[in-house]
Amino acid sequence: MKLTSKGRYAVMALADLARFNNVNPVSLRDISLRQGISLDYLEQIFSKLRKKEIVQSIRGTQGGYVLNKKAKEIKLTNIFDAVDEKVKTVQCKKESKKGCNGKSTKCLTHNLWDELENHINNFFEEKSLEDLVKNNSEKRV
Amino acid sequence: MKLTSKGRYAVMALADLARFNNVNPVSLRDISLRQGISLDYLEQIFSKLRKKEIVQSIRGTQGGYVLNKKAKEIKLTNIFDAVDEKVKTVQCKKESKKGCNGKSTKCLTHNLWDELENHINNFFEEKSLEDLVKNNSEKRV
DNA sequence: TAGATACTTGACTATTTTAGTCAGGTTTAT
DNA sequence: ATAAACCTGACTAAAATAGTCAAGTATCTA
Repeated sequence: MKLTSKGRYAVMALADLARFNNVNPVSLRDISLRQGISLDYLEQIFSKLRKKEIVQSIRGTQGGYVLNKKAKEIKLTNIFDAVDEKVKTVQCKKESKKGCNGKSTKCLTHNLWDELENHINNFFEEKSLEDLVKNNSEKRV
Repeated sequence: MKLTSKGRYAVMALADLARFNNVNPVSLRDISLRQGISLDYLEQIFSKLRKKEIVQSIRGTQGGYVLNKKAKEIKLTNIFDAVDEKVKTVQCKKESKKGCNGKSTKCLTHNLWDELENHINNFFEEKSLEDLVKNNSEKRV
């Protein structure tokens, strides 16, 4: 299973974007300053987010990024997927000698990892960017 | 977050042990063969499991390992804990300049990681070794 | 009591992944 | 023009991972 800085940064940056995404695009430089994430690293991340059409870029002076969908429609799953964070707990290749073959006790745990994956994925599928921003401003009251 | 081979192997090996844990202790050699896990690596893992009193060792010929508790009482949390697999999604140090300070937008995501951790931990706390073995033999019918 | 089996411990290491950096662009508003 | 900002690919130091290796110790069985 993976869930590292890249995925976290992506979520943080997008939450920031969702928040300041009024009229003008938000520059990575601003996000970098506010979130304390390296600009170069952000560029890598946003390149992936753009390819998956989660954000849209606007080049040139006063340029930046805007969300490509409503915050409500951007689920965390989509974000992790875009930056190659995968919730993968086990690989159980049918062909491999070391994999499970349906007979061995290996499969005792096979179902477990499946369940776990679903459990985690469900969590991410339910959560949208909007939830993050909303939840936080409520607490702020 | 971490969830790597070590944790998986620990669970696989213990599931195997739970299954073959009738009267005689189970040798790591047997587990190694059945599960396709390096014997040396298993030894590392079982050393940790023993220190946390999840298993008990019996030395000498015909020796091996036995569960130290009932399978029902061994939760996956205990296992991961023993082998240093930790579900840790984010570190947000109050002091650090890069950490969240309660004012910045960084905390937009802070709660999220907390929730996620709980979500995953709950899963592990509910599952016991018995569940694994039981679940599997049911499917076998 | 010899020998085999199996646990015990600690050090070592190749490989992979992570978390970036760096350099050199291109685009566009002003 | 020029500065702001996006864009891309190559590179790399450090950490984590997944083991291996070596040298034991304990205990059962013949």
